Amino acid sequence: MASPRRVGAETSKTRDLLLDCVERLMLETGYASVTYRAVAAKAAVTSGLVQYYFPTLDDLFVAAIRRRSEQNLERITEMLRTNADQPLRVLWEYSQEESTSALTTEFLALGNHRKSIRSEITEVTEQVRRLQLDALTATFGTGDVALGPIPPSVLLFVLTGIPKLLRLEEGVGITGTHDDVVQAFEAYLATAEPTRDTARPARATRRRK
Amino acid sequence: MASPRRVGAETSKTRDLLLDCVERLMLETGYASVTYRAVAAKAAVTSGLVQYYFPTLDDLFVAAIRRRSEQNLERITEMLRTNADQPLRVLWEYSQEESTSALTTEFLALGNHRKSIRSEITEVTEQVRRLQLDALTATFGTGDVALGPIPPSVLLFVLTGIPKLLRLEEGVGITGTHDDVVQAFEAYLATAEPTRDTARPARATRRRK
DNA sequence: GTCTATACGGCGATAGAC
DNA sequence: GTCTATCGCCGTATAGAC
Repeated sequence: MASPRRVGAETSKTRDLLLDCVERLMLETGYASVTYRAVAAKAAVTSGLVQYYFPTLDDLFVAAIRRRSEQNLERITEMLRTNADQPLRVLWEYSQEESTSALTTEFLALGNHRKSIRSEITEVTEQVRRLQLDALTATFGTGDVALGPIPPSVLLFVLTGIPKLLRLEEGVGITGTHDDVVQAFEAYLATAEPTRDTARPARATRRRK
Repeated sequence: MASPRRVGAETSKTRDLLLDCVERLMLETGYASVTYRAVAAKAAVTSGLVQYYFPTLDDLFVAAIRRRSEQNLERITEMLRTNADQPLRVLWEYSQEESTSALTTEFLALGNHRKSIRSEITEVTEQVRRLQLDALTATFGTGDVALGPIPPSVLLFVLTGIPKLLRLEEGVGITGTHDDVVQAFEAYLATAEPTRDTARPARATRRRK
């Protein structure tokens, strides 16, 4: 009754391919360049077909956000699980990852300008943050004594937020003091992280170029 | 010969009025809703007149950025001058101000999606940052000993960046741990700021609601 | 110098043909 | 399940009125 319109199945392989193209378009040229015609051209289909699976552009963005968020949740969960002794470093490095961070920031900016998908962004962002905060308090306890004067929620916000800012500025070509910032935070992690077993070379950590 | 097109004078009162409307539109509904027709409607003129002063939308955004940046430069310069003994608190509070912060963040997001105005954003952002960094090093020296293990450039980035992040998240309705963050930073300022004369009640500082 | 009227192609969106 | 036709809004360009 609300929408008698026909829509393609969520299990469709074509649909998944289109979402891949959406992500690539967003990373290459930003969400503003995500149009039915652009997505169609990238996937080598007609724009009408894209609209068949995603009746509105909001539907398209929401679908992209949901699919990526599920992957992100799995990823951070796995990273926190296998390195439960170094939650700070995990949060820092997870936030630095291109695949998650760039799209997350892009989605955040998108949410600021598309009212209809704000709730979607809000929900997944808070969901990830809750998960991260739980991991932090599980290690350090609810008090802040173990971290000095910094409450876990604040450390979490800064540690995951700074990479977003760095990326946002890099997007417009600002890189001036970025090396200083990264270096300082990694120096902080080297001293603040309570590494119980001192080294875990088994883990393959992605490094900045 | 490149552009024989006629353009309105920069001294025009109408032009200034249009830029006011642009800023209001950006604050109310984001840069995506800034169209010739929307600006014209807000200013109660025809859309053709808006185009007379700003031949392209990029021209309009660049003009808005330039005018606002000049005001920002004057503002931060004045704030740093009259409170040279508390540069950290000045940077923190300046970055929190609605009129500068919200538009600055909006412009930053805009620069990420409009290639043609990136250089404009980059230039003014780095100009402000240089000014702020100079004020910081003038007080603390180029070394980082006075601030503990934190270099001035890093402290500057965090102190001015966190409010941007807070605003970006507030834009999509996320406010969960924001109070914790603000409280922690103000607690830090209370202890870290080298207040030589302990109180300057003469200064009217804008406070959060 | 200021301002209006009009036209063009690209866009999101909808209804419906195959 | 796939695609076309069509609509109204957008940025842009131009010619010309005051």
